[in-house]
Amino acid sequence: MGVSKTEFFTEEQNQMASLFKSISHPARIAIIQYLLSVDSCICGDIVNELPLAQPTVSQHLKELKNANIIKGTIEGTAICYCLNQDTIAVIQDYFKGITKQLQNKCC
Amino acid sequence: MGVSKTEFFTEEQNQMASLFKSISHPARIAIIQYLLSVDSCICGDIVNELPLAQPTVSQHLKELKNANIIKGTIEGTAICYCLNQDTIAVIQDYFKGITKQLQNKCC
DNA sequence: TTATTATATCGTAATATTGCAATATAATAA
DNA sequence: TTATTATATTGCAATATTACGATATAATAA
Repeated sequence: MGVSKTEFFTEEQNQMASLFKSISHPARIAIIQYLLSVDSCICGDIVNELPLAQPTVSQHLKELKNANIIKGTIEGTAICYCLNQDTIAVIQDYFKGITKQLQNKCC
Repeated sequence: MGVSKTEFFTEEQNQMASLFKSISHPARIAIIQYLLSVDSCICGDIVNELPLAQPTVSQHLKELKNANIIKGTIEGTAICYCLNQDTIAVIQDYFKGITKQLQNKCC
């Protein structure tokens, strides 16, 4: 149906799935990489860095913000975006846990 | 349009995005967690562990296989699934790189 | 051979995502 | 005040995803 049966899964399973969904698009990966490539937070010009129209970029930024992957603070006319280290850490910890559990496996 | 403009992004950006897409559904997170929770590879009974019909589970397993998140080997009538440590490592390395780049940031 | 069991594929309906033109909003500049 | 500039929102078309009943396939059991 296109509807995920979220109610049948745990809170953690739904949270991790939606976190991964937020970074499951090349434009959003590109935004993350661009934020990493510059010295500090970026005010403006993310739109010019991507091969997409302004409303589309705005939409992708909104999704990254909703997932707490990036933080945005208003700087006059522009908005200053940067990565949210806490959320990156959440993902990393999740995979650390997986790797730890995998150590005793046969495969 | 619902079509990602993949041709405008790098190979790596598209690859990482599709890797994250493969784990962006709670059922697929649940499959990963179930594979981790048992001692070894699992032959059969993944269907019984999930609140979804057999064709739906089969479809999710296929997506995880296509993304190389899991490996499946035929064991008589059943199929034996386990996680692919190499792909888990790819994701972990990606976030290690991000964390490293983040160390010199202001936010 | 005919069950039985496990998994895959097909077809399709419901819903979600992507992308963008048009427009709105919000802050500052002239 | 009226620009200008930066970002957000709306509305919609094209496409993708999710879920599952029906059916197919493939291996073994009786």
